[in-house]
Amino acid sequence: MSNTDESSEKKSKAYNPADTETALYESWVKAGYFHGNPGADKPSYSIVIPPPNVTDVLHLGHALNNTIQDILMRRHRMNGFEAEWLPGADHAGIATQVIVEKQLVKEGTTRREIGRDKFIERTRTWAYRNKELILGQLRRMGCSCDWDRTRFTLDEGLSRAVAEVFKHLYEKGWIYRGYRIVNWCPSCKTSLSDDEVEHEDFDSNLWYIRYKIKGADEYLTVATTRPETMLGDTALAVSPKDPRYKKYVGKTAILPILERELRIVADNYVDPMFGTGVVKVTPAHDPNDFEIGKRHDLEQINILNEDGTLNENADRYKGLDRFEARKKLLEDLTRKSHIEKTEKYSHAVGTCYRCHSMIEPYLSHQWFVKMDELAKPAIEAVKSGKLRFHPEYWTKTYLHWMENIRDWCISRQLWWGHRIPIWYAEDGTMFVSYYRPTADQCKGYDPATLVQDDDVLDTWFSSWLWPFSTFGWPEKTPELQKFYPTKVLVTASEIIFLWVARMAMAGYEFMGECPFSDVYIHGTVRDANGIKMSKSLGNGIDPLEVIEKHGADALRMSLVLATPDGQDPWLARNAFEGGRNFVNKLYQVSRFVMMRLDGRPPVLDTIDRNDLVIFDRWILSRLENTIDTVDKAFADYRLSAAAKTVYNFVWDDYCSWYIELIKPDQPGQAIRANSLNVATYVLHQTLRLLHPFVPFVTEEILHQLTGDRNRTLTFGPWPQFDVSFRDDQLENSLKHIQDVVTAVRSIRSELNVPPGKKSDLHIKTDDAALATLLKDHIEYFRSLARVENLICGTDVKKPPLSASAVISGAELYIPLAGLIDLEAEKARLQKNLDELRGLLEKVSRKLANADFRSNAPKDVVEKEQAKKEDYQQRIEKLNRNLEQILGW
RNA sequence: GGGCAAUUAGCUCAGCUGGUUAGAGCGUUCGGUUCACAUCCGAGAGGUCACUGGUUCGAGUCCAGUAUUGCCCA
Repeated sequence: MSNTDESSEKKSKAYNPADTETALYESWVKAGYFHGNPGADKPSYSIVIPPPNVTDVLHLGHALNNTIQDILMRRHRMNGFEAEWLPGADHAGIATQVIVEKQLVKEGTTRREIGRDKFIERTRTWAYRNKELILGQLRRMGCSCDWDRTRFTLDEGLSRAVAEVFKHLYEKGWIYRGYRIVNWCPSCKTSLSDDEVEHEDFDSNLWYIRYKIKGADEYLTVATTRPETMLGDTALAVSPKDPRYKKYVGKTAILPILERELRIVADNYVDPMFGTGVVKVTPAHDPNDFEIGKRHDLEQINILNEDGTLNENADRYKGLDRFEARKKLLEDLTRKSHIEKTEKYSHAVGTCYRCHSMIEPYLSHQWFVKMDELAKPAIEAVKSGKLRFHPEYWTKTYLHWMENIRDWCISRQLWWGHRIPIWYAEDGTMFVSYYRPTADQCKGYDPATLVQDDDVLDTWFSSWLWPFSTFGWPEKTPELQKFYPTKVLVTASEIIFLWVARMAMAGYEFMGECPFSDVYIHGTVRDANGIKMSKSLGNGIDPLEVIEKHGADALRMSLVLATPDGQDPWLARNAFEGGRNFVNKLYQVSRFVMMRLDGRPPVLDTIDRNDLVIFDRWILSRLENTIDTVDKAFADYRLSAAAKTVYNFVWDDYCSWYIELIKPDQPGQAIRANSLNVATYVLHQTLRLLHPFVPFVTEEILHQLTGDRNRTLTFGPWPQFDVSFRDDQLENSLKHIQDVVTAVRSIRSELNVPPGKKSDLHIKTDDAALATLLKDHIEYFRSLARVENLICGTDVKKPPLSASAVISGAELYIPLAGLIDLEAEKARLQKNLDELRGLLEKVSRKLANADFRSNAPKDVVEKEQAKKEDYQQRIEKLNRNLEQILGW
């Protein structure tokens, strides 16, 4: 109210989000609006946030992800649900540890130097600080999270849940320790699960290397992309079906340089078509070779250290990095003429999803989860439709992965994470326990001598429990009872395997129920050139920067408007102006309504149906259509469509037409009382429809409108579709009025009639109903079309020197003596005529087709026929008008 | 190599179960100090709906193939 002082002019009239957003948000949180009550009678609608990594602040992808969730939450909260949106963050084991280790290196120390406890303490401090930054960003975006239930994957409760799950699966025999080939990141110095490995194409070579046959003057040539691994070769293999090499099977080959003796074996794995048909077998450094090795009982020779340098088994190459070793080895092979040839070859190489180093297949002791049984109910859930993906096509991706699932390597050689709850006795006996086992738990052993496994668990091993561990599992809490299962999981496609599928499995195994019924997959935010936004590329846009510049509502609305359902949105910096402009538009029209109310109490929830003019009934009909369309879009998770629907309703129907139509002819005149009521009512309903998208400005307008800062849109009610207001015939009638206005504006503009100059309008129509309609509302054309005097009837004649337009059922004449540019008018009419002739030809051709007449539904044929007649009439009239001009 | 998706105006995208004069926003051109809004208002220009076949009375929409792009898996 303070700046209604009109003398403080020059101040921008634009909406300033900075004035309102923070205070509104704080008031909502303080009022406890976002806190879900497990004891409530209302049906539950719950979502758990995909916990962001603590490694970095949120980018636009997160902004999109959380905006979508907030829209769903807010709409359901308005629609009578007990809404619970549980926020939190993820400790991101590898990524976080890598960052902190780098900091230590900069400081001239290492994690081993400072020790495990100190390292974890330091990492915790850093992670918690980031976590607060991240949660603060969510608040700035307006996310209606239940902050009382904020969780972190390393919280005590969640850690207990992880240990409990480990124990359960271990005792069931579904978690086991194995000596197997895993994906090893020499830079992070840890194993990775298959899903954490990304494949990138590299241009490399295929080296053909000669292996001498022992005791014969013969060679076998092997083609390999990884020559350095030959230092770990223990065999050569050929296909048993390959006649070329049959005679060599069982013989011995000599490994070049190291001169190790290698068996030559026959194995079905070998593809005779690839390379030479002979492969080197390195059981310790290739998962397929590992399998071959098992089949033929081959020795496993590990040639690598954890950091990717070669170990003593590599003989003279010991100590070299794997890439240097390759170079050196190739030189030596060349010198000794072991290289037959080299071919250019492009192939996919596994890289670490955290640091992008090349992954080494590496033989080591790791923990695995047996997945096939776990996957079964989660597969069934999707097949039976209990779990649905939006868009639906992701179902295939999910099923394909699930049906080919492999065991999950869950141990990581890190310190930051949930330590594996396994304790070893000196003789290797294992006990599973979160804490050091008691004497009771490890009968026959002294607890003090037990040593806990050094490794931690994969971060996803805690994330997959997120939908229930966050609500207190394994305790049977009221929260768990009320809010599990959740309704929908909102995420991008990247983590369907890493996370979504695993959550489904854990949900069934530990809760007996799928953790959500719907999975909403949204696109990945890209920059204006289609490049995925990322910090390292520097093409990211900081959501806070957008909020500071345009406001959180603008950010949210822009994101939703710009996001094609399921596709990747491309966002340039100016993409946010659209949302900002819309928010301002809504604010401005609200200001208009409030100015006209001039302090009178607004009519918000009811309307007097007995006192409506045509425009009132029209906007009410449009409103109901909008509500209906929005509801349907929401039902299909088509949020962008829902947003666009309301956007168009506000801008076009409400602002451009309705408000303009009810504005009185003369300045200063009052708006018809009940129309102003309707305008207020419709505005209020619109605020409700928009609240999930733009919570701040809608709430602010409600406060200003009512003068009551304690009111809130938070709990709705959500507008209910009322079919009794819907009137298609009326909407059609109004279309005629709009056509007249548009036609007049068009004439005036194209003939360069000065905007200040008013003109007369003569309307000739043979349609009595149309004539009445236009006559009855003739005064509305004055302001909308800058019209002075109006004549409308069946016997209207074309005045001399007038411009004309033909619309369905009527002819419009604008006398323009002294103003008209004959050439321009001629060109204008000719253009219209050409357009109509094209249309007529199309429809005539259709109707001339006997098959069409006999096969198409009757109403379609009738429609086409009506179109044809309409075009013909309009062409005839246009022709007449054109002839008159030519005759002048 | 297999799978999925995309291809509609200069750009970013709508176009649901086949029948609309193929739409919107941005950009662009012209004109605007109309008392809510220049973050605005009015009018215009701009599209052989990637290509080739097919189904059909009728295809931007369905089917098959081709091309290009992107993603996922191997």
